[in-house]
Amino acid sequence: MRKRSTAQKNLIIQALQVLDHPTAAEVYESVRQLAPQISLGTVYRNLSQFSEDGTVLRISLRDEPDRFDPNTHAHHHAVCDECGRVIDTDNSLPAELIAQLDRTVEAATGLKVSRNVFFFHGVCGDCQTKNS
Amino acid sequence: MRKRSTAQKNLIIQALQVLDHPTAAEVYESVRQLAPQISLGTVYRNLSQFSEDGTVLRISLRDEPDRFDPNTHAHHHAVCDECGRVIDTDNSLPAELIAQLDRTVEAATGLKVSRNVFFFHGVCGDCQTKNS
DNA sequence: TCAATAATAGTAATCGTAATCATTAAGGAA
DNA sequence: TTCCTTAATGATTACGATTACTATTATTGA
Repeated sequence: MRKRSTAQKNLIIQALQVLDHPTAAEVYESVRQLAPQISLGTVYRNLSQFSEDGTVLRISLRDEPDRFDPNTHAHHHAVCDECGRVIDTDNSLPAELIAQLDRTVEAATGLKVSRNVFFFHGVCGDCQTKNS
Repeated sequence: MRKRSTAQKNLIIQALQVLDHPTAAEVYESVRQLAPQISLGTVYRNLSQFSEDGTVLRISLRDEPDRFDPNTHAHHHAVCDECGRVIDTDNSLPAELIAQLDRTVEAATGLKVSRNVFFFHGVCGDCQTKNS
């Protein structure tokens, strides 16, 4: 036997689906309401494993804790620099464009590209209206 | 008076130009050979200020210390997942393609894009030959 | 030359995350 | 069902990168 299913894992997966790009601490707080004895280490351990086996996507942004995204489709993220919100780009990015970028990078750097990590920083719609 | 020039700042700038995408610790080690009394805190403080005023670019990658790039032109980075090396894409990426991606993201998410942070992960040329 | 204060060196503190380890509990076999 | 192996947990400690603090030093305009 390799991987065991536990109540904690299930609760973490559920929390990921309810919350919006949560941090490990946010997952912990959420799960704690249903399972008060859960350890923060357990949350970190499982989130790390999930991101290793591809169950979730780990989002690392400068100067803030990692966020986790249960959307496993290839997609990228828009980041609001004012409120910090992370928005999925879903599959809205034309794959041909990205493939073209990859080829350009490969030609320029000699690196064989296997994975793209794109962040589009700016101001989200909510913050735009809030500012005006 | 606002900003004073110091020997430490000059040495840090010099180190950035000699080293290849160094971390703060690498800059510290390098500068220490010429100015053994310099403090790691001074290196961090100045690198942070440089990246704030646009003198250098700060590169944040998951699970490893930040790197600093004196290349202030708009450019992106290729990252070798085997040896960790970071390679500038310089201005080789077609600006029109990126503008097109930005517009797509803006339409899909409502976020007004002001800055792109792209990482192209893969295996660099050196590691490819090393593997074969 | 001097005075005001920005910058430094040295060090302690912070914070997100990983590691450790004794205990608990999946889950396959008998 | 019961038992056994061992994966997973909870609790805690450790760690590494970075920032904050503070007394001292040194830059620079007057």
